[in-house]
Amino acid sequence: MLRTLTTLDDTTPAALRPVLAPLPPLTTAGARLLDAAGSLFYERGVRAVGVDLIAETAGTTKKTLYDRFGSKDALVALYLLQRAHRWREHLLARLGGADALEGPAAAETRVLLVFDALQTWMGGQRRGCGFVNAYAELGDTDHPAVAVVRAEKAWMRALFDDLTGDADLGAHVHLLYEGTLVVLTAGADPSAAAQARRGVRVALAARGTGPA
Amino acid sequence: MLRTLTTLDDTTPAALRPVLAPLPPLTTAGARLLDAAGSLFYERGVRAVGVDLIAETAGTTKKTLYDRFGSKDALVALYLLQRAHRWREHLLARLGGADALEGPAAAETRVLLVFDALQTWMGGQRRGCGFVNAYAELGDTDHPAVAVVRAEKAWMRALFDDLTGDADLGAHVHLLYEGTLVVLTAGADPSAAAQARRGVRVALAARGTGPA
DNA sequence: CTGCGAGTATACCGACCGGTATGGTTACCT
DNA sequence: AGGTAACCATACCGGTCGGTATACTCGCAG
Repeated sequence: MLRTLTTLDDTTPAALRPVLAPLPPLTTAGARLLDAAGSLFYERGVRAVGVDLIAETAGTTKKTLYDRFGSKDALVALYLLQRAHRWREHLLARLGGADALEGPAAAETRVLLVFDALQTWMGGQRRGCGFVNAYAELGDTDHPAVAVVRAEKAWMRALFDDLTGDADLGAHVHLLYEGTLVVLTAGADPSAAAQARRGVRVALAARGTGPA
Repeated sequence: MLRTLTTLDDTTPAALRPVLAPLPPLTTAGARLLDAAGSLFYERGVRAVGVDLIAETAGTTKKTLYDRFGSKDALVALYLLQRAHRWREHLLARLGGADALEGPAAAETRVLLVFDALQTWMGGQRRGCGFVNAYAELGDTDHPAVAVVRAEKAWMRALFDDLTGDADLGAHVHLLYEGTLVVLTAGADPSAAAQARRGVRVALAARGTGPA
């Protein structure tokens, strides 16, 4: 179990599962622009932030922005890709020590570690899931950022399948995970994280004892 | 049980639970404007739709729009309020017949009816939860629409508490409900609804048998 | 008959949008 | 020495944004 995603020396066929595209190399001004865009896009929304503001915040010019990224759409997609990589690293760092755990209780421990990572990740960030927010603005379009959103959600679902070792359990916990972010932010209910933990324990305790 | 929210002759203290503000009366052109705004805002997002397009779609003018609603922000808030009322009516209509059911299986039946209503409601609508989408664009601001989002989420949570008769169960099911909408749309996973049903059965089957 | 609320039509405002053009300055590589 | 990639500065483009102003028509209630 747990052979995938958490280690770099992965020996399983990686082609079978969702993988995040790698981040392209960036010049110094390019990195400054992407960082500025990341903060502004997440904090205010993708449509609400203009390229002029991004360039000014990064201490550079629109010319450089378009030389590096070609379009605002491409910059938005790259913002989400960078965010996915950062969340992935944050998550796997906190999950790394749980690799050796086995047995029925190990799945619960590992899944709850994801919710721990979510809380530390969200500490200070008040706008919820950047991927859900971006999708809310873009919808089911051919915008290049939508593919990144889909990839991140598929990655999280595959992670939960791995951690629980069961597709139904993985789906259940994934729904709890996505629901938590919504209820925390749009619902403004700080108890959501604790309720999600309770839900995870219920779901995993019912392994094999649930309805046919 | 289930004394509230599903009937109009409610005898319980309504002040104790979240209530949606009533819709103000509308003139004929006002109603046309609100309907046009509703379709456009939901389909394309709040920021992406300009007041010119709304007025033109409604077959009237910007002057009338501002005479009736005062500002775009107020129109956005009213759009969400109208949507909340419509979803509430759609939901309660499908839930009405379950009032008489009692016993441990009744809670499961009633909750699953909510997920049935969600599927029929979402049939044809491809943009997920309009409240989550609006909040994604507006964030935790003083925009008048944010209060409507909060009210709708609180209302759904209270409904699940009622249907299950238990705050922890209500929270669990509410997380599954919000997660379903996210995974269906941003995740583009059509199996989310079926997985949510499975999750509801697991959660309710564990009533009283879960961890302390 | 008069006043008024509702609606239509059109023109206008400053600000901002994504994107482009021109031109010049470094620093490094061959 | 020459080329080139990266960068900064500034001005400009057509279009759209939310919101306002002016002027007119209609139906109805006093």
